[in-house]
Amino acid sequence: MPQAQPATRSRLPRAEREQQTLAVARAHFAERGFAGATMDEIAATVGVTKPLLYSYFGNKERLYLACMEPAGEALLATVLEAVAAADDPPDALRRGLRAFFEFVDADREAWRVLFDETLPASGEVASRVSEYRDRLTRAVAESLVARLPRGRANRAATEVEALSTALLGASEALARWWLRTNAIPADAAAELLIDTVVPGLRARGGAPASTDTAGGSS
Amino acid sequence: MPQAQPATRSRLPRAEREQQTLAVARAHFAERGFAGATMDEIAATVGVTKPLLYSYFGNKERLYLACMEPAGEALLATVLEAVAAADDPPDALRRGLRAFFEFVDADREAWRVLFDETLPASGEVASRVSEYRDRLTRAVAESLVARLPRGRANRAATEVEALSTALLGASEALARWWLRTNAIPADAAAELLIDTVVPGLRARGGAPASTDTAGGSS
Amino acid sequence: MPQAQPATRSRLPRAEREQQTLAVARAHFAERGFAGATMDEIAATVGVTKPLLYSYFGNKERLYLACMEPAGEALLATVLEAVAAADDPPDALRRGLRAFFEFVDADREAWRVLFDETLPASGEVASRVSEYRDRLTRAVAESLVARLPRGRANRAATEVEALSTALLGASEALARWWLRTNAIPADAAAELLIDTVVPGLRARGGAPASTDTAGGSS
Amino acid sequence: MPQAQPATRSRLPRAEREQQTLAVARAHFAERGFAGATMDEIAATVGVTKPLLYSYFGNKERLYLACMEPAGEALLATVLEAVAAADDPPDALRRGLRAFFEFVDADREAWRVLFDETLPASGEVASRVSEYRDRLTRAVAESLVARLPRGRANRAATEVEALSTALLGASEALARWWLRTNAIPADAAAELLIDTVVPGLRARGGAPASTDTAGGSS
DNA sequence: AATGAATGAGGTTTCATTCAT
DNA sequence: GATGAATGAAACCTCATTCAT
Repeated sequence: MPQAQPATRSRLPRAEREQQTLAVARAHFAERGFAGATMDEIAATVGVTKPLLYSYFGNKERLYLACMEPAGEALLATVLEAVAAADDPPDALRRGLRAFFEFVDADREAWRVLFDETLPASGEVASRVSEYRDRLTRAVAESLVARLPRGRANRAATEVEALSTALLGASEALARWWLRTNAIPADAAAELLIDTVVPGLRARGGAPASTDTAGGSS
Repeated sequence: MPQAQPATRSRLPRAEREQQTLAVARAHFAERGFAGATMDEIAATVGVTKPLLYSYFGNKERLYLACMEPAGEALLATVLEAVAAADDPPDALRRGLRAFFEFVDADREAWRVLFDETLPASGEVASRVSEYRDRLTRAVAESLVARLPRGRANRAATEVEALSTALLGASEALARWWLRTNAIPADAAAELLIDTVVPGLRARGGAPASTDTAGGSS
Repeated sequence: MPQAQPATRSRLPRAEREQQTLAVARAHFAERGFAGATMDEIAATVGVTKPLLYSYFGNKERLYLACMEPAGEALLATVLEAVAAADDPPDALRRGLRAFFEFVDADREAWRVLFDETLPASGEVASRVSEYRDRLTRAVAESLVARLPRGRANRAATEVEALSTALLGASEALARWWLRTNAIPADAAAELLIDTVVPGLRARGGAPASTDTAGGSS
Repeated sequence: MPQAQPATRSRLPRAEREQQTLAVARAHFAERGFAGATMDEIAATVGVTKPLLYSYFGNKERLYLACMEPAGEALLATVLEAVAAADDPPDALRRGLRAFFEFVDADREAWRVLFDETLPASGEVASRVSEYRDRLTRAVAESLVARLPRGRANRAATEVEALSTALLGASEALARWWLRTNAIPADAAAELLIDTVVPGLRARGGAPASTDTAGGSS
């Protein structure tokens, strides 16, 4: 349950109060989803009044965005960094997937906010969230594309997007499953996915020949 | 928006009215999700008043179930049949995935209702829907497990569940993406996913030896 | 719970079907009170359609009246008979109270319908019910008044009504209590009440000197 | 109808608005009973909108409880005080009954709310109300029991409960009747009841030896 | 900079009752 | 004489949002 600390109350500098509010709101959105969270409860938990929430963040959607955007940036940064750090090209995907799972493992709240399943289907929230998801997809795509034989790039553009989407979908489902069951550790989840897709990607000519799985698994 | 046909109006036999209502409700649930759909709007679109809806279906959840259950049965039947029809064992997974994508292609509404992301987190709806999702996961799992070398079956139980979940997640994401973009035909989506995972699964010793590479790996 | 017999169904002569319906309705009114009973459930239990209920009885209130009136008549008749049968004057009250408790004991449903606490506060039902209650009160009053010294009749009229009301209230409360707890048999309840009030009534000059309690209880 | 005063309107301090609302709600509950009163009408009479009612009181049941509980406490306190003040033991019952009738006389609304006949049969309201009624019954019972010859206490426990119930029922009926007719003053009603039951109780060995017949019976 | 008070609009559900066949 | 189909009206309750201080 979202933390019920009534907060130190009153007369904090605005920046601090904003931070505090965001933390509480994030917890609520993560716990109940966008649709299930209520401004009333968030305000009460922070220990401020609703008008203050509105004066700070405008409305529920913008409050959600203020929670979601840092999470999106962080996840993106984590994944991009991981991919970029792959001075050994073939393992960019592996590093990316690992980074994704580690992120989810380390900050489940952020991930839950980001992959909220109760968002409004249209409007600013919808578009901003798909922006992040698209950028993530593109990041995955790039880690695939970079390794595609040059000549095929065009023909493959659509396929790459499809594959990236599928990969992200698999990661998301896996993440959700493991959050529910705690059946395997984060890195095992990452390895599992990697082992499963890397050979196929390599066979299609677009995947990294990962350094240590060069000989297959058995 | 779901079709606004005011319907033939007034005094239909119950079976007909029920069918009509289910069609309208399905469209609304698919379009706006369970949470976003309202009984008011559904009733108005059918051209009846809310009490009739309640007299026929009891409540919103049961109306949703009446829309979702046939869809669940149909998807499951499609996939199970496809898997069963694989007299040549190795391509059960391939046939299963193809069937899944063809189903979604043929009845996008059904799929959207079934994979609604705005369902209540608990209650009858939640349990009935996860029942179908679990059965699907199990169907996928069995098409993997059947091909695992006997001795490893135990050790692999958890991994198989994880893989099935990931596979289903990938399919779902892919389906959603393609519903949005219409970028590639259903069977291309199926082939893409199959080509990507089959080699990895084979390498792990749990994948079908695809028909065209009869030798397998171990 | 009201009996769930779906009835022999269809094509009974009207009189019979009416009787059957009344029995079911009485059970429902007794079980759930006027407010809690629904025409839907009554119709379903009888095995007829609602329009038939309406064609037979007009509306819910009239259906209730059709249940309640025989019960009222029966209780009244029972009590009046008992009082009248008191050829030995002093025990009219005793016989009346005993009759009341025996009636409640023998036909709890009738009593519950008659003393329903969820009736509408005004309208035909309200007035018809108070008619019966008034007649009951008057019956009790007469069993008191008959024994009043002639000269005091006028002055005492109001007091007699008050006493009758109180006596009826005590009886009702006692009846309800014993229906709930089953703590003592009907005639013990009657005796208890009689023993408690008779001496006081006699002292006021308006009570029967009951034949067998002439010497007090101990 | 409950008073239709549109109130001073708008922007009252909460405490005041709450008081005002309670007064209005009490009047409505007294007038129409719990079941008959509607939140809509109460809100309209207060001159606010329903959400305010809900924000202040939570729901209809809690609003009712907020009306009923002070009434229950007050009645109980009145009766208990009266009984306790009886330094001359025998007249505890007499004082208790008098206090009861005076209370009902002074605050008919409170009494009507407390003895509402349209309450839901189960739930918090039901249990809270029966709590008060039980405590009242017990108060009456104690004022009887305290005077029972020691040796008979056990044997009489059930009878005492029955008698208390009957007494309370008589009081309630008498109260209701006199509220309707205004035929006699409160203390006359009390005296009437007292005169009627005290001799009988004394005869049974369980009644107060009234002050003016100090000798008692056994 | 902040708040207590208040609301508009809409949601699900229930029930007595009637129309048209 | 009986029914299946349908409704009007209203109940309780919730939530994002704003006014007036």
